[in-house]
Amino acid sequence: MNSQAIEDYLKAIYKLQVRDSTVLTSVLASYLQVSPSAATGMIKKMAASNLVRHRPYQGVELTAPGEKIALEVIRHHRLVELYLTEALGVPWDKVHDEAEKWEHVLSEDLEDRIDAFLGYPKSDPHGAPIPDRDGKISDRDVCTLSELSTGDKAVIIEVCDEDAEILRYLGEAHLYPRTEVQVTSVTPFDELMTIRIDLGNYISSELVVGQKITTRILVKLLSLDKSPTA
Amino acid sequence: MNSQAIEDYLKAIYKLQVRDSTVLTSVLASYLQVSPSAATGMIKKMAASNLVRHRPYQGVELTAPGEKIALEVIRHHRLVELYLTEALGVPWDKVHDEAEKWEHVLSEDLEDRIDAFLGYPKSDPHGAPIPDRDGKISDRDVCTLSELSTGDKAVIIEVCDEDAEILRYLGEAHLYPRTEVQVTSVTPFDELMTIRIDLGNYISSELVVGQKITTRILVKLLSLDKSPTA
DNA sequence: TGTAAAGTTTAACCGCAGTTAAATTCCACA
DNA sequence: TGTGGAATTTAACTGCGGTTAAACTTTACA
Repeated sequence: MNSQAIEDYLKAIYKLQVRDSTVLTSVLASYLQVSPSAATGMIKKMAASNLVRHRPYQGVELTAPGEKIALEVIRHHRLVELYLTEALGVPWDKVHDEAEKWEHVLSEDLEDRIDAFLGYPKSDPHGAPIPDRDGKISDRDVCTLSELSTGDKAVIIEVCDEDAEILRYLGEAHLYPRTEVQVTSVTPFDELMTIRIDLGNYISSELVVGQKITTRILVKLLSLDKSPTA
Repeated sequence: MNSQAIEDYLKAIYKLQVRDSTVLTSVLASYLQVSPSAATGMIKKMAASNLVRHRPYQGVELTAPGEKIALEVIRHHRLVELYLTEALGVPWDKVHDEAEKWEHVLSEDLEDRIDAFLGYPKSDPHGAPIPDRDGKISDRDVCTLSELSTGDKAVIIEVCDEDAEILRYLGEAHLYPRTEVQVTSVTPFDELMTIRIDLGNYISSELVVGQKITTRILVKLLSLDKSPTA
Protein backbone atom coordinates (compact mmCIF):
# COMPACT_ATOMS: atom_id res chain seq x y z
CA MET A 1 0.00 0.00 0.00
CA ASN A 2 1.21 3.49 -0.85
CA SER A 3 1.42 6.19 1.79
CA GLN A 4 -0.99 9.07 1.83
CA ALA A 5 1.88 11.35 0.85
CA ILE A 6 2.61 9.33 -2.27
CA GLU A 7 -1.07 9.33 -3.19
CA ASP A 8 -1.09 13.10 -2.86
CA TYR A 9 1.98 13.45 -5.06
CA LEU A 10 0.56 11.17 -7.74
CA LYS A 11 -2.73 13.03 -7.77
CA ALA A 12 -0.93 16.36 -7.98
CA ILE A 13 1.25 15.22 -10.87
CA TYR A 14 -1.81 13.92 -12.69
CA LYS A 15 -3.59 17.24 -12.34
CA LEU A 16 -0.54 19.26 -13.38
CA GLN A 17 0.05 17.01 -16.38
CA VAL A 18 -3.22 18.20 -17.86
CA ARG A 19 -1.48 21.55 -18.48
CA ASP A 20 2.02 20.32 -19.26
CA SER A 21 2.73 16.71 -20.04
CA THR A 22 5.95 16.86 -18.01
CA VAL A 23 5.84 18.49 -14.61
CA LEU A 24 8.69 20.57 -13.21
CA THR A 25 9.82 19.89 -9.66
CA SER A 26 9.23 23.48 -8.65
CA VAL A 27 5.68 23.46 -10.02
CA LEU A 28 4.88 20.27 -8.16
CA ALA A 29 6.48 21.57 -4.97
CA SER A 30 4.56 24.82 -4.98
CA TYR A 31 1.29 23.04 -5.81
CA LEU A 32 1.77 20.76 -2.80
CA GLN A 33 3.15 23.56 -0.61
CA VAL A 34 6.39 21.76 0.16
CA SER A 35 9.99 22.70 -0.51
CA PRO A 36 11.48 21.74 -3.90
CA SER A 37 13.91 19.41 -2.16
CA ALA A 38 11.06 17.53 -0.52
CA ALA A 39 9.49 17.10 -3.93
CA THR A 40 12.78 15.85 -5.38
CA GLY A 41 13.04 13.30 -2.58
CA MET A 42 9.56 11.93 -3.15
CA ILE A 43 10.03 11.94 -6.91
CA LYS A 44 13.12 9.78 -6.53
CA LYS A 45 11.31 7.41 -4.24
CA MET A 46 8.35 7.14 -6.61
CA ALA A 47 10.67 6.66 -9.57
CA ALA A 48 12.30 3.75 -7.73
CA SER A 49 8.83 2.14 -7.42
CA ASN A 50 8.13 2.79 -11.10
CA LEU A 51 5.26 5.15 -10.34
CA VAL A 52 6.85 8.06 -12.22
CA ARG A 53 9.55 8.65 -14.79
CA HIS A 54 12.11 11.21 -13.69
CA ARG A 55 14.47 13.04 -16.00
CA PRO A 56 16.71 14.96 -13.58
CA TYR A 57 16.45 18.74 -14.02
CA GLN A 58 13.82 18.16 -16.71
CA GLY A 59 10.73 17.11 -14.83
CA VAL A 60 8.55 14.16 -13.96
CA GLU A 61 5.81 12.15 -15.65
CA LEU A 62 3.44 9.46 -14.42
CA THR A 63 4.04 5.90 -15.58
CA ALA A 64 1.03 3.71 -16.35
CA PRO A 65 0.99 2.23 -12.82
CA GLY A 66 1.37 5.70 -11.33
CA GLU A 67 -1.49 7.07 -13.39
CA LYS A 68 -3.67 4.15 -12.38
CA ILE A 69 -3.19 4.97 -8.70
CA ALA A 70 -3.71 8.68 -9.32
CA LEU A 71 -7.01 7.93 -11.03
CA GLU A 72 -8.10 5.67 -8.18
CA VAL A 73 -7.45 8.46 -5.70
CA ILE A 74 -9.28 10.96 -7.90
CA ARG A 75 -12.19 8.53 -8.21
CA HIS A 76 -12.33 8.26 -4.44
CA HIS A 77 -12.13 12.01 -4.06
CA ARG A 78 -14.92 12.78 -6.50
CA LEU A 79 -17.21 10.01 -5.30
CA VAL A 80 -16.81 11.27 -1.74
CA GLU A 81 -17.47 14.85 -2.84
CA LEU A 82 -20.71 13.85 -4.51
CA TYR A 83 -21.68 11.58 -1.65
CA LEU A 84 -21.19 14.30 0.94
CA THR A 85 -23.33 16.66 -1.13
CA GLU A 86 -26.12 14.21 -1.91
CA ALA A 87 -26.32 12.16 1.25
CA LEU A 88 -25.32 14.62 3.95
CA GLY A 89 -26.04 18.01 2.40
CA VAL A 90 -22.53 19.37 2.78
CA PRO A 91 -22.34 22.68 0.84
CA TRP A 92 -20.32 22.49 -2.35
CA ASP A 93 -17.60 24.86 -1.17
CA LYS A 94 -16.79 22.53 1.76
CA VAL A 95 -16.78 19.10 0.14
CA HIS A 96 -13.33 19.42 -1.41
CA ASP A 97 -11.49 19.82 1.88
CA GLU A 98 -13.44 16.99 3.51
CA ALA A 99 -12.81 14.72 0.55
CA GLU A 100 -9.07 15.45 0.72
CA LYS A 101 -9.03 13.54 3.99
CA TRP A 102 -11.61 10.85 3.20
CA GLU A 103 -10.14 9.83 -0.14
CA HIS A 104 -7.24 8.14 1.65
CA VAL A 105 -9.31 5.98 4.00
CA LEU A 106 -11.96 4.70 1.59
CA SER A 107 -11.96 0.91 1.24
CA GLU A 108 -12.88 -0.73 -2.05
CA ASP A 109 -16.00 -2.15 -0.44
CA LEU A 110 -17.19 1.27 0.72
CA GLU A 111 -16.30 2.78 -2.64
CA ASP A 112 -18.64 0.28 -4.30
CA ARG A 113 -21.42 0.95 -1.84
CA ILE A 114 -21.17 4.71 -2.31
CA ASP A 115 -20.99 4.32 -6.07
CA ALA A 116 -24.15 2.19 -6.03
CA PHE A 117 -25.95 4.55 -3.64
CA LEU A 118 -25.28 7.43 -6.03
CA GLY A 119 -26.39 5.42 -9.06
CA TYR A 120 -22.95 5.09 -10.66
CA PRO A 121 -22.52 8.82 -11.28
CA LYS A 122 -20.34 10.26 -14.03
CA SER A 123 -19.40 13.59 -12.43
CA ASP A 124 -18.95 15.22 -9.05
CA PRO A 125 -20.77 18.31 -7.69
CA HIS A 126 -18.36 20.62 -9.53
CA GLY A 127 -18.88 18.79 -12.78
CA ALA A 128 -15.51 17.03 -12.74
CA PRO A 129 -15.69 13.58 -14.31
CA ILE A 130 -15.51 10.54 -12.03
CA PRO A 131 -13.16 7.89 -13.44
CA ASP A 132 -14.71 4.43 -13.60
CA ARG A 133 -13.23 1.52 -11.68
CA ASP A 134 -10.68 0.91 -14.41
CA GLY A 135 -9.65 4.54 -14.31
CA LYS A 136 -11.29 5.51 -17.57
CA ILE A 137 -12.69 9.01 -17.99
CA SER A 138 -15.20 9.64 -20.76
CA ASP A 139 -14.13 12.25 -23.29
CA ARG A 140 -15.69 15.69 -23.10
CA ASP A 141 -15.84 18.46 -25.65
CA VAL A 142 -15.08 21.47 -23.47
CA CYS A 143 -13.15 24.73 -23.39
CA THR A 144 -12.72 27.39 -20.75
CA LEU A 145 -15.23 30.22 -20.55
CA SER A 146 -12.36 32.61 -21.21
CA GLU A 147 -11.97 31.18 -24.70
CA LEU A 148 -15.47 32.21 -25.79
CA SER A 149 -16.30 35.33 -27.80
CA THR A 150 -19.16 37.81 -27.77
CA GLY A 151 -22.42 36.16 -28.69
CA ASP A 152 -21.35 32.62 -27.85
CA LYS A 153 -23.84 30.53 -25.92
CA ALA A 154 -22.56 27.72 -23.73
CA VAL A 155 -23.50 25.42 -20.89
CA ILE A 156 -21.29 25.16 -17.84
CA ILE A 157 -19.75 21.71 -17.56
CA GLU A 158 -17.30 22.06 -14.68
CA VAL A 159 -15.94 24.60 -12.21
CA CYS A 160 -12.60 24.39 -10.45
CA ASP A 161 -13.18 22.95 -6.97
CA GLU A 162 -10.02 23.93 -5.19
CA ASP A 163 -10.86 27.41 -3.97
CA ALA A 164 -13.76 27.51 -1.52
CA GLU A 165 -14.16 31.29 -1.81
CA ILE A 166 -14.50 31.17 -5.57
CA LEU A 167 -17.03 28.37 -5.20
CA ARG A 168 -19.13 30.40 -2.79
CA TYR A 169 -19.06 33.28 -5.23
CA LEU A 170 -20.00 31.05 -8.15
CA GLY A 171 -22.80 29.54 -6.12
CA GLU A 172 -24.27 32.96 -5.33
CA ALA A 173 -24.10 33.81 -9.03
CA HIS A 174 -25.79 30.51 -9.89
CA LEU A 175 -22.80 29.47 -11.98
CA TYR A 176 -23.26 25.74 -11.46
CA PRO A 177 -22.66 22.89 -13.87
CA ARG A 178 -25.60 22.69 -16.33
CA THR A 179 -26.33 26.42 -16.09
CA GLU A 180 -26.51 28.12 -19.52
CA VAL A 181 -24.64 31.33 -20.14
CA GLN A 182 -24.17 33.70 -23.06
CA VAL A 183 -21.28 36.08 -23.58
CA THR A 184 -22.70 39.55 -24.21
CA SER A 185 -19.39 41.44 -24.40
CA VAL A 186 -15.67 41.17 -23.80
CA THR A 187 -13.45 44.17 -23.02
CA PRO A 188 -9.99 44.46 -24.57
CA PHE A 189 -6.79 44.16 -22.45
CA ASP A 190 -8.36 42.90 -19.19
CA GLU A 191 -10.72 40.59 -21.07
CA LEU A 192 -13.55 41.34 -18.68
CA MET A 193 -16.49 39.32 -19.83
CA THR A 194 -20.12 40.25 -19.43
CA ILE A 195 -22.25 37.12 -19.35
CA ARG A 196 -25.98 36.56 -19.24
CA ILE A 197 -26.86 33.72 -16.86
CA ASP A 198 -29.97 31.63 -17.40
CA LEU A 199 -31.59 31.22 -13.98
CA GLY A 200 -34.54 29.18 -15.27
CA ASN A 201 -38.20 30.24 -15.20
CA TYR A 202 -37.43 32.72 -17.99
CA ILE A 203 -35.27 34.73 -15.60
CA SER A 204 -31.71 35.70 -16.35
CA SER A 205 -29.07 37.94 -14.80
CA GLU A 206 -25.97 39.65 -16.07
CA LEU A 207 -22.54 39.58 -14.49
CA VAL A 208 -19.08 40.92 -15.29
CA VAL A 209 -16.30 38.43 -14.59
CA GLY A 210 -12.53 38.56 -15.01
CA GLN A 211 -9.99 35.93 -15.91
CA LYS A 212 -9.67 34.60 -12.36
CA ILE A 213 -13.20 33.33 -12.90
CA THR A 214 -13.40 32.71 -16.64
CA THR A 215 -10.35 30.45 -16.73
CA ARG A 216 -11.78 28.34 -13.91
CA ILE A 217 -15.05 27.51 -15.65
CA LEU A 218 -15.21 24.80 -18.30
CA VAL A 219 -18.08 25.08 -20.78
CA LYS A 220 -19.47 23.35 -23.81
CA LEU A 221 -20.27 25.63 -26.70
CA LEU A 222 -23.93 25.54 -27.75
CA SER A 223 -24.43 28.04 -30.58
CA LEU A 224 -21.76 28.75 -33.12
CA ASP A 225 -22.31 32.48 -33.66
CA LYS A 226 -18.55 32.69 -33.33
CA SER A 227 -16.01 29.96 -32.92
CA PRO A 228 -13.82 29.91 -29.79
CA THR A 229 -10.46 31.59 -30.12
CA ALA A 230 -7.48 29.37 -29.41
CA MET B 1 -4.44 18.94 17.02
CA ASN B 2 -3.34 15.56 18.32
CA SER B 3 -1.86 12.97 16.00
CA GLN B 4 -3.78 9.88 15.03
CA ALA B 5 -1.34 7.85 17.11
CA ILE B 6 -2.09 9.85 20.24
CA GLU B 7 -5.82 9.52 19.62
CA ASP B 8 -5.38 5.76 19.36
CA TYR B 9 -3.42 5.62 22.60
CA LEU B 10 -5.99 7.71 24.47
CA LYS B 11 -8.85 5.59 23.20
CA ALA B 12 -6.99 2.41 24.16
CA ILE B 13 -6.25 3.67 27.67
CA TYR B 14 -9.88 4.67 28.09
CA LYS B 15 -11.07 1.21 27.11
CA LEU B 16 -8.52 -0.56 29.30
CA GLN B 17 -9.38 1.66 32.26
CA VAL B 18 -12.86 0.16 32.33
CA ARG B 19 -11.22 -3.03 33.65
CA ASP B 20 -8.44 -1.54 35.74
CA SER B 21 -8.40 2.10 36.68
CA THR B 22 -4.65 2.27 36.11
CA VAL B 23 -3.26 0.71 32.95
CA LEU B 24 0.08 -1.09 32.84
CA THR B 25 2.46 -0.24 30.03
CA SER B 26 2.63 -3.85 28.89
CA VAL B 27 -1.16 -4.16 28.75
CA LEU B 28 -1.42 -1.00 26.69
CA ALA B 29 1.42 -2.09 24.41
CA SER B 30 -0.05 -5.50 23.71
CA TYR B 31 -3.51 -4.00 23.14
CA LEU B 32 -2.08 -1.63 20.54
CA GLN B 33 0.29 -4.24 19.12
CA VAL B 34 3.41 -2.17 19.66
CA SER B 35 6.50 -2.81 21.75
CA PRO B 36 6.44 -1.82 25.44
CA SER B 37 9.15 0.74 24.78
CA ALA B 38 7.05 2.41 22.11
CA ALA B 39 4.21 2.64 24.61
CA THR B 40 6.53 4.13 27.24
CA GLY B 41 7.66 6.75 24.75
CA MET B 42 4.15 7.79 23.85
CA ILE B 43 3.06 7.76 27.49
CA LYS B 44 5.85 10.17 28.34
CA LYS B 45 4.89 12.44 25.48
CA MET B 46 1.23 12.41 26.47
CA ALA B 47 2.12 13.00 30.12
CA ALA B 48 4.09 16.08 29.04
CA SER B 49 0.91 17.39 27.36
CA ASN B 50 -1.15 16.62 30.45
CA LEU B 51 -3.26 14.04 28.65
CA VAL B 52 -2.30 11.24 31.04
CA ARG B 53 -0.81 10.80 34.49
CA HIS B 54 2.19 8.48 34.56
CA ARG B 55 3.58 6.80 37.62
CA PRO B 56 6.77 5.12 36.33
CA TYR B 57 6.67 1.34 36.64
CA GLN B 58 3.13 1.62 38.06
CA GLY B 59 0.97 2.48 35.10
CA VAL B 60 -0.91 5.26 33.40
CA GLU B 61 -4.27 6.99 33.82
CA LEU B 62 -6.17 9.50 31.72
CA THR B 63 -6.40 13.06 32.97
CA ALA B 64 -9.63 14.99 32.45
CA PRO B 65 -8.40 16.53 29.16
CA GLY B 66 -7.16 13.14 28.00
CA GLU B 67 -10.48 11.48 28.77
CA LYS B 68 -12.31 14.25 26.94
CA ILE B 69 -10.34 13.55 23.77
CA ALA B 70 -10.74 9.80 24.17
CA LEU B 71 -14.49 10.23 24.41
CA GLU B 72 -14.55 12.44 21.33
CA VAL B 73 -12.72 9.77 19.36
CA ILE B 74 -15.05 7.08 20.68
CA ARG B 75 -18.04 9.24 19.78
CA HIS B 76 -16.68 9.57 16.25
CA HIS B 77 -16.02 5.87 16.04
CA ARG B 78 -19.47 4.79 17.18
CA LEU B 79 -21.34 7.37 15.13
CA VAL B 80 -19.43 6.23 12.05
CA GLU B 81 -20.15 2.59 12.84
CA LEU B 82 -23.86 3.25 13.07
CA TYR B 83 -23.83 5.49 10.02
CA LEU B 84 -22.10 2.87 7.88
CA THR B 85 -24.65 0.28 8.98
CA GLU B 86 -27.72 2.45 8.53
CA ALA B 87 -26.83 4.54 5.52
CA LEU B 88 -24.64 2.22 3.50
CA GLY B 89 -25.59 -1.24 4.70
CA VAL B 90 -22.10 -2.28 5.78
CA PRO B 91 -22.41 -5.58 7.70
CA TRP B 92 -21.84 -5.28 11.43
CA ASP B 93 -18.67 -7.37 11.47
CA LYS B 94 -17.01 -4.92 9.06
CA VAL B 95 -17.96 -1.53 10.47
CA HIS B 96 -15.41 -1.58 13.27
CA ASP B 97 -12.37 -1.73 11.00
CA GLU B 98 -13.75 0.93 8.67
CA ALA B 99 -14.57 3.20 11.59
CA GLU B 100 -11.02 2.80 12.94
CA LYS B 101 -9.86 4.77 9.93
CA TRP B 102 -12.78 7.19 9.58
CA GLU B 103 -12.85 8.30 13.21
CA HIS B 104 -9.65 10.27 12.68
CA VAL B 105 -10.80 12.27 9.66
CA LEU B 106 -14.28 13.27 10.80
CA SER B 107 -14.77 17.03 11.04
CA GLU B 108 -17.07 18.51 13.66
CA ASP B 109 -19.39 19.67 10.92
CA LEU B 110 -19.71 16.20 9.46
CA GLU B 111 -20.11 14.71 12.92
CA ASP B 112 -23.11 16.95 13.47
CA ARG B 113 -24.62 16.08 10.10
CA ILE B 114 -24.24 12.35 10.69
CA ASP B 115 -25.61 12.68 14.23
CA ALA B 116 -28.67 14.52 12.90
CA PHE B 117 -29.14 12.06 10.03
CA LEU B 118 -29.21 9.22 12.54
CA GLY B 119 -31.63 11.05 14.83
CA TYR B 120 -29.13 11.65 17.67
CA PRO B 121 -28.68 7.96 18.47
CA LYS B 122 -27.64 6.67 21.89
CA SER B 123 -25.84 3.47 20.88
CA ASP B 124 -23.93 1.95 17.97
CA PRO B 125 -24.77 -1.25 16.06
CA HIS B 126 -23.10 -3.39 18.73
CA GLY B 127 -25.02 -1.67 21.48
CA ALA B 128 -22.09 0.37 22.75
CA PRO B 129 -23.19 3.76 24.06
CA ILE B 130 -22.40 6.85 21.98
CA PRO B 131 -21.06 9.68 24.17
CA ASP B 132 -22.86 12.98 23.64
CA ARG B 133 -21.00 16.06 22.43
CA ASP B 134 -19.81 16.82 25.94
CA GLY B 135 -18.48 13.29 26.31
CA LYS B 136 -21.21 12.13 28.66
CA ILE B 137 -22.33 8.52 28.55
CA SER B 138 -25.67 7.62 30.10
CA ASP B 139 -25.45 5.07 32.90
CA ARG B 140 -26.49 1.52 32.17
CA ASP B 141 -27.35 -1.29 34.50
CA VAL B 142 -25.51 -4.18 32.86
CA CYS B 143 -23.41 -7.23 33.63
CA THR B 144 -21.72 -9.79 31.42
CA LEU B 145 -23.65 -12.82 30.28
CA SER B 146 -21.06 -14.96 32.08
CA GLU B 147 -22.22 -13.55 35.42
CA LEU B 148 -25.75 -14.93 35.06
CA SER B 149 -27.00 -18.12 36.65
CA THR B 150 -29.34 -20.88 35.55
CA GLY B 151 -32.84 -19.58 35.08
CA ASP B 152 -31.88 -15.93 34.64
CA LYS B 153 -33.58 -14.07 31.83
CA ALA B 154 -31.83 -11.10 30.28
CA VAL B 155 -31.80 -8.86 27.25
CA ILE B 156 -28.60 -8.32 25.32
CA ILE B 157 -27.41 -4.74 25.58
CA GLU B 158 -24.01 -4.81 23.92
CA VAL B 159 -21.57 -7.17 22.22
CA CYS B 160 -17.84 -6.62 21.95
CA ASP B 161 -17.14 -5.18 18.48
CA GLU B 162 -13.44 -5.82 18.13
CA ASP B 163 -13.39 -9.34 16.74
CA ALA B 164 -15.06 -9.69 13.35
CA GLU B 165 -15.19 -13.48 13.55
CA ILE B 166 -17.00 -13.46 16.85
CA LEU B 167 -19.42 -10.90 15.45
CA ARG B 168 -20.21 -13.08 12.45
CA TYR B 169 -20.83 -16.00 14.78
CA LEU B 170 -23.05 -13.90 17.04
CA GLY B 171 -24.95 -12.63 14.04
CA GLU B 172 -25.66 -16.14 12.82
CA ALA B 173 -26.88 -17.06 16.30
CA HIS B 174 -29.07 -13.94 16.36
CA LEU B 175 -27.25 -12.66 19.43
CA TYR B 176 -27.82 -8.97 18.69
CA PRO B 177 -28.52 -6.12 21.08
CA ARG B 178 -32.19 -6.26 22.17
CA THR B 179 -32.38 -10.04 21.74
CA GLU B 180 -33.73 -11.79 24.84
CA VAL B 181 -31.97 -14.83 26.24
CA GLN B 182 -32.46 -17.20 29.16
CA VAL B 183 -29.79 -19.29 30.82
CA THR B 184 -31.00 -22.88 30.92
CA SER B 185 -27.90 -24.45 32.44
CA VAL B 186 -24.26 -23.82 33.35
CA THR B 187 -21.63 -26.57 33.56
CA PRO B 188 -19.06 -26.53 36.39
CA PHE B 189 -15.34 -25.85 35.68
CA ASP B 190 -15.62 -24.72 32.04
CA GLU B 191 -18.75 -22.71 32.79
CA LEU B 192 -20.30 -23.70 29.50
CA MET B 193 -23.65 -21.99 29.34
CA THR B 194 -26.71 -23.26 27.57
CA ILE B 195 -28.93 -20.35 26.57
CA ARG B 196 -32.33 -20.14 25.00
CA ILE B 197 -32.48 -17.37 22.39
CA ASP B 198 -35.73 -15.60 21.62
CA LEU B 199 -35.91 -15.28 17.84
CA GLY B 200 -39.31 -13.56 17.82
CA ASN B 201 -42.51 -14.95 16.31
CA TYR B 202 -42.67 -17.40 19.23
CA ILE B 203 -39.57 -19.16 17.94
CA SER B 204 -36.51 -19.80 20.05
CA SER B 205 -33.28 -21.73 19.72
CA GLU B 206 -30.78 -23.18 22.16
CA LEU B 207 -27.03 -22.75 22.06
CA VAL B 208 -24.06 -23.77 24.18
CA VAL B 209 -21.49 -21.01 24.58
CA GLY B 210 -18.20 -20.80 26.47
CA GLN B 211 -16.51 -17.93 28.24
CA LYS B 212 -14.94 -16.54 25.08
CA ILE B 213 -18.49 -15.62 24.15
CA THR B 214 -20.21 -15.08 27.49
CA THR B 215 -17.67 -12.54 28.72
CA ARG B 216 -18.07 -10.54 25.52
CA ILE B 217 -21.82 -10.03 25.82
CA LEU B 218 -23.27 -7.40 28.12
CA VAL B 219 -26.83 -8.01 29.26
CA LYS B 220 -29.47 -6.46 31.47
CA LEU B 221 -31.13 -8.87 33.86
CA LEU B 222 -34.89 -9.13 33.37
CA SER B 223 -36.27 -11.70 35.81
CA LEU B 224 -34.72 -12.21 39.21
CA ASP B 225 -35.09 -15.98 39.56
CA LYS B 226 -31.53 -15.85 40.77
CA SER B 227 -29.30 -12.84 41.30
CA PRO B 228 -26.05 -12.56 39.35
CA THR B 229 -22.97 -13.92 41.04
CA ALA B 230 -20.20 -11.43 41.64
C1' DT C 1 15.94 -10.55 53.63
C1' DG C 2 18.51 -11.39 49.39
C1' DT C 3 17.91 -12.33 44.83
C1' DA C 4 16.12 -13.69 40.40
C1' DA C 5 12.55 -13.10 37.24
C1' DA C 6 9.30 -10.15 35.28
C1' DG C 7 8.07 -5.78 33.89
C1' DT C 8 9.51 -1.05 32.63
C1' DT C 9 12.36 2.44 31.02
C1' DT C 10 16.37 4.19 28.54
C1' DA C 11 19.52 4.15 24.71
C1' DA C 12 20.61 3.65 20.07
C1' DC C 13 18.77 3.04 15.94
C1' DC C 14 15.37 2.98 11.59
C1' DG C 15 12.12 4.80 7.88
C1' DC C 16 9.15 8.54 6.61
C1' DA C 17 8.38 13.15 5.01
C1' DG C 18 9.60 17.37 5.82
C1' DT C 19 13.20 21.48 6.51
C1' DT C 20 17.44 24.74 5.28
C1' DA C 21 21.85 25.34 3.19
C1' DA C 22 25.27 24.00 -0.13
C1' DA C 23 26.49 22.07 -4.49
C1' DT C 24 25.31 21.12 -9.01
C1' DT C 25 23.20 21.60 -13.57
C1' DC C 26 20.95 24.08 -17.07
C1' DC C 27 20.05 27.84 -20.02
C1' DA C 28 19.83 32.45 -21.84
C1' DC C 29 22.23 36.21 -23.07
C1' DA C 30 26.27 39.36 -23.65
C1' DT D 1 31.08 30.70 -26.49
C1' DG D 2 31.64 31.82 -21.73
C1' DT D 3 29.21 32.97 -17.77
C1' DG D 4 25.68 34.43 -14.26
C1' DG D 5 21.41 33.42 -12.42
C1' DA D 6 17.69 30.36 -11.82
C1' DA D 7 16.17 25.79 -11.06
C1' DT D 8 17.28 21.38 -9.23
C1' DT D 9 19.50 18.10 -6.53
C1' DT D 10 22.28 16.62 -2.63
C1' DA D 11 23.62 16.88 2.16
C1' DA D 12 22.73 17.41 6.84
C1' DC D 13 19.35 17.82 9.93
C1' DT D 14 14.41 17.54 12.48
C1' DG D 15 10.27 15.30 14.60
C1' DC D 16 7.33 11.33 14.61
C1' DG D 17 6.45 6.71 15.88
C1' DG D 18 8.23 2.59 15.63
C1' DT D 19 12.15 -1.21 16.59
C1' DT D 20 15.76 -4.11 19.50
C1' DA D 21 19.04 -4.42 23.16
C1' DA D 22 20.63 -2.98 27.54
C1' DA D 23 19.83 -1.05 32.04
C1' DC D 24 17.02 -0.41 35.67
C1' DT D 25 12.83 -1.16 39.19
C1' DT D 26 9.69 -3.83 41.41
C1' DT D 27 8.11 -7.79 43.45
C1' DA D 28 7.64 -12.50 44.80
C1' DC D 29 9.59 -16.15 46.90
C1' DA D 30 13.26 -19.22 48.89
